[in-house]
Amino acid sequence: MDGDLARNKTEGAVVAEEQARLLKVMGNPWRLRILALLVEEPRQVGDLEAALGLGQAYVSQQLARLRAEGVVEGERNGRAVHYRIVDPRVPSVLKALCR
Amino acid sequence: MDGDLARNKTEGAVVAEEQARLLKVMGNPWRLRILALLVEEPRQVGDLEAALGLGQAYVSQQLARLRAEGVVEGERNGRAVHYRIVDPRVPSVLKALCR
DNA sequence: AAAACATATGCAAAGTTTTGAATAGGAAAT
DNA sequence: ATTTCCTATTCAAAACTTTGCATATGTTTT
Repeated sequence: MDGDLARNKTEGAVVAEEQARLLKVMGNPWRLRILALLVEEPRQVGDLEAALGLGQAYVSQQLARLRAEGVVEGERNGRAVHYRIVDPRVPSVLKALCR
Repeated sequence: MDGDLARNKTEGAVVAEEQARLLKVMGNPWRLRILALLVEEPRQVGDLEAALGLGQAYVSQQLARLRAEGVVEGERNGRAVHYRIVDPRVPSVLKALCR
């Protein structure tokens, strides 16, 4: 069902777009470092701020971008929000970068 | 030698920038598909053009970008230029995306 | 309820990427 | 030497990213 003639994009193109979105959102030094920290263990925004020496708003913005792409998720605990990685490809990609 | 006080960027930041550059250049659907083809075997520009249904100039541009980042290299053979992947992390990252 | 704390959002200027169209270069065949 | 084939470069407009600053929201403590 749903043969190639009925589609405007081939399956290969759709897959590549999806994969490229992940690489693109990981392709920024600060987001990459945030992910490298989160892959170790979930952390709250303030922890990331302190670990990277970045401003609060900036970290929140990058987390919003990662959230929008379905890479991380935040859960509220009192006033803090704990973030964790939800895309299983992220740890694999991070390891691949160390080859 | 070259302690932290003498640097403007920490080592972690330098590494992250280098890794992010790779992910960024891979984070475009067409370049990703080009790399997926080249990882199978080296190919000339016209092959990529045909395989992806893209214009010649466009493919050359993307190859130039990949070359500029040290991801691929081209070698002339008569009038054709054969491209191959030279960054060893590329195959690993491509595999990681399939998790 | 006000203050203090932790996080999120909106906005905008500067910079970068994307993409197409035109053109240039290099090698081989006629 | 001219043509043909294959690849590379240049230019420019539109779209998107980056980054900082100001401000808003939600939560706990006083």
